[in-house]
Formats: sequence, structure tokens, C-alpha cells
Amino acid sequence: MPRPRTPLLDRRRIGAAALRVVDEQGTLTIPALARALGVAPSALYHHVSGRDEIISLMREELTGATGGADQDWSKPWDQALEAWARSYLAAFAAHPGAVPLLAVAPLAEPFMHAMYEKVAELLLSAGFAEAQVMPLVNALESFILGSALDMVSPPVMVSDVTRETAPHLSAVLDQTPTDHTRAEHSFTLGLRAMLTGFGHLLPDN
Amino acid sequence: MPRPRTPLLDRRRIGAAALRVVDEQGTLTIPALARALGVAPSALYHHVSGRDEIISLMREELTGATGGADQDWSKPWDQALEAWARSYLAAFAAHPGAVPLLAVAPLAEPFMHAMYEKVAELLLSAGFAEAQVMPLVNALESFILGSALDMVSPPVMVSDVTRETAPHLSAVLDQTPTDHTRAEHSFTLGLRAMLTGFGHLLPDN
DNA sequence: CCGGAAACCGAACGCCTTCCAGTTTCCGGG
DNA sequence: CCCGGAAACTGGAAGGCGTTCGGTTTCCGG
Repeated sequence: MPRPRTPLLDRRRIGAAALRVVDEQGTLTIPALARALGVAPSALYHHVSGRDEIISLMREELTGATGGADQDWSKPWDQALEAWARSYLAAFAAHPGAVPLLAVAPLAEPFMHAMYEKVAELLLSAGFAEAQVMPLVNALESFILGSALDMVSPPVMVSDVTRETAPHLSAVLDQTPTDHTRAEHSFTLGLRAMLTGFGHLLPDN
Repeated sequence: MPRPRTPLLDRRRIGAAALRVVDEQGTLTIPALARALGVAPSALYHHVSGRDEIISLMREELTGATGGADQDWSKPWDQALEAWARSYLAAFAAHPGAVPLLAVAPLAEPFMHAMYEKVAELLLSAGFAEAQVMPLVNALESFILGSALDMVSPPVMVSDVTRETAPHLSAVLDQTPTDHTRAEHSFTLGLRAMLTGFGHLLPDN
């Protein structure tokens, strides 16, 4: 098994395959990834420095797909921001198994500059102070990531004990769905709340 | 080395030691945990089913310490909720290394019923509809968890390229600290915004 | 045309999680 | 009071994963 006439691997293909593996198996292991690429595990190390960099490639692949190219930044700031947040979360939701990996992986290279630039411009021209913009975006991202984790975590069981010892909790749990709409609903509610709160930071309020 | 006259291990001690190990070394491994407890790795499996359950014990230990026993639920709902969220995040911040573990670990048993019951009661008596309470709490928790992850993630480097190609982004980044106050500030801003937004859901608005 | 670099493989190392057999100690029912 | 089964720990080993290294063949620039 020598050097192939045409390369089997490149960073792009590795990232995409890693995403595929995670979607199918829920976890990312080097052997599984190599198998999916029809390659020996050691071959990967000619293109990436290690597992962490593979996860970084997954992030590029994921945000590149729904990255924000197809966003409409001409809408009012709150609508544009809501649409951006939704597409962000949708990208995570499309690859549930990848969320835990991306959540804890330190992001090495800030390659989302283009997107951030757009958001910064949007908020600045909406009237937000320069010192507010990054904290605002950070907070929104934290909420999105937390919601993504919430979305992919297995449904929590409600024990029977609850009903007797915790009447108020029981009452509100009865009004809460247990399927996938639960996390979506929470996300929508929190997102709207946060955006309204942001609006109150504008000078004319 | 037989059975000891007085047991060396119990679930409580395991959880506490795991938290200590993570605080000191940043990661949790069974050998390190066993060493901290003065025990062979295999001994742990007489008390827990595996690594995941140890992480679950860490959560109990962590939320039990700052769980919300010392909360003042008599304040206005928004102040009480803000205090609760802050103490929640502070618990995470006290054990940075544990955050990645707790973030991705599926929570097996809902043992925080007491705390949830309090929050549910608080929000119901504040006038929120039964169907809104859980989504509201969920959203808040997602934000807290996301902020905890943001807080413990290493600071992101800003490349020089940014300055030329992304003027708006550069401007707002100049107004953003790079130390630990950054995440804290983002949290405060997002939290206040979210709570303001929640207030608009009340009937008298 | 040739020599160095590139792309892959096979094997091996170290570490981690988990399980099993063995040894000693505890404890409750007759 | 005693004795048999369960409990608590040790040592060792199996299996998996991430990573590295040396070897082989192919590509490509000077």
C-alpha cells in the first residue's frame, strides 16, 4: 500500500466524513473515521495534528454549510438577529451527535469573522454602543449553545415522587411536552425574551 | 489487602474526590481518582456503575453545596431569579474543569426537585402562566450552562487580519476585555435582558 | 532525470475504562 | 455463639483509543 496516484484525503473530506460518522454513530473515534474514509488511522495525521483539529474541521464544515451566507441582514436588527440565531441552532440540530464535541472543544481559529463582521455592523447601525456589541453577541451565543445541548440531551424522566412533594412543579410539568418541541419552544421563548431585553438597551429607551 | 475494617469509599466521598481531582488536574480519570482516594481503580466499581455515574455524583456534590438552600425566595420574582441564576453560575465557576464534563453528561436523576419546586412556585405566584414556567426555566438554564462553557473556554485569539477586512468587528473588539471579566459581563447583560423579556410575558403588560 | 517530499500502511506504545478471580472482613439468622 | 453468605478491596488482564514511527511507493520541481 504505497502512496496513491490520487490523494484519498484532504482536510475538507476529513471534516465532512467526521460529521457523517458522528451523525451515524453518535461518537467520533479515529478508527471509525478512518474506516469511513477507507484509510488507515495513521493516514489522518498527515493532514491534521490530532483529534481536536478534526473537531475544528467539523465546526468549519457545519458553520460553512449554514454559515450565514444566506442571511438577510437588511431586515430590522431584531428580526435579523433572530433569524441568525435560528439558523445557528438549526445547524447544530442537524448534527446532534456533534454538539457535545463542539460545545467543549476550544475554538482554535476564529474563522467566522465574516459572520461576526455582519452582526457587528448590524448592531452598530441599529444604535447599540460599541462596548455593548460583543457582550451582546456573546450572551446570545451562550444561549444558543446551551439550547443546542439541551436539545440533544436525552429527555429527563419525571419520577412519581414529584407529584406529592412538589405540587407547583408537577403542575407546570403537566403543561410541558416531553418530545422535541419542548426544547424548541424553550429556545423560542428565551430568544424572544433576550431580544426584547436587548431592545431596552437602545438609547431611545 | 483484604476488606478494610472501616470502608474507605462511599458515593459521597467519590463525588467529592472527583471534584477535587478535576479542580487540580483539569481532567477526570479513574486512576487519578483512585489515587486521590488511596484505593485501587477497580474498587470504585463496587460503588458506582462507571465513569458516567461518577460525573453524576459530581453534579450532586456541586449543586448540593450551592444548591439554592441559601436563596431568598421572598424577593420580587426577577430579583430572586437573578440571584438564583448567579449562584448557579457561581457553582460552575468554582469548578471550571468540571463544566465540560457536566455539560455533556446526560443527567440521569432529577434530584433538584426541591429547587425547581421553589422556582416554579415563585414564577406562578408572580403571575406567569403554567405553560410558560418550564420553558422559561429551561431557557434560563440553557443560558447559564452556555455561559459556564463560555467562561471556562480559553480566550480566543484575534488575528491581525481582522483589522483590515472587518472594521466594525475590530471596533467592537477594541471595547471588549480579554480577561475573565468578559464572560461575566456578557452573562450579566444577557441575564438582565432575558429577565426583562420575561417580564413582558406577564398579563399586565 | 533524479532526489527530496508527499501520501499511505502496519505495527507498536501508552493510557484509560472495565471486568474478573481471589482474599479478608463484616454481619444476621439459626 | 457460630457460621455461611455478602461486602470491600487488590492484582491482573482484556479491549479500545489516540498517537507515533519506520517503511514503501509515487509525485514533482529543478
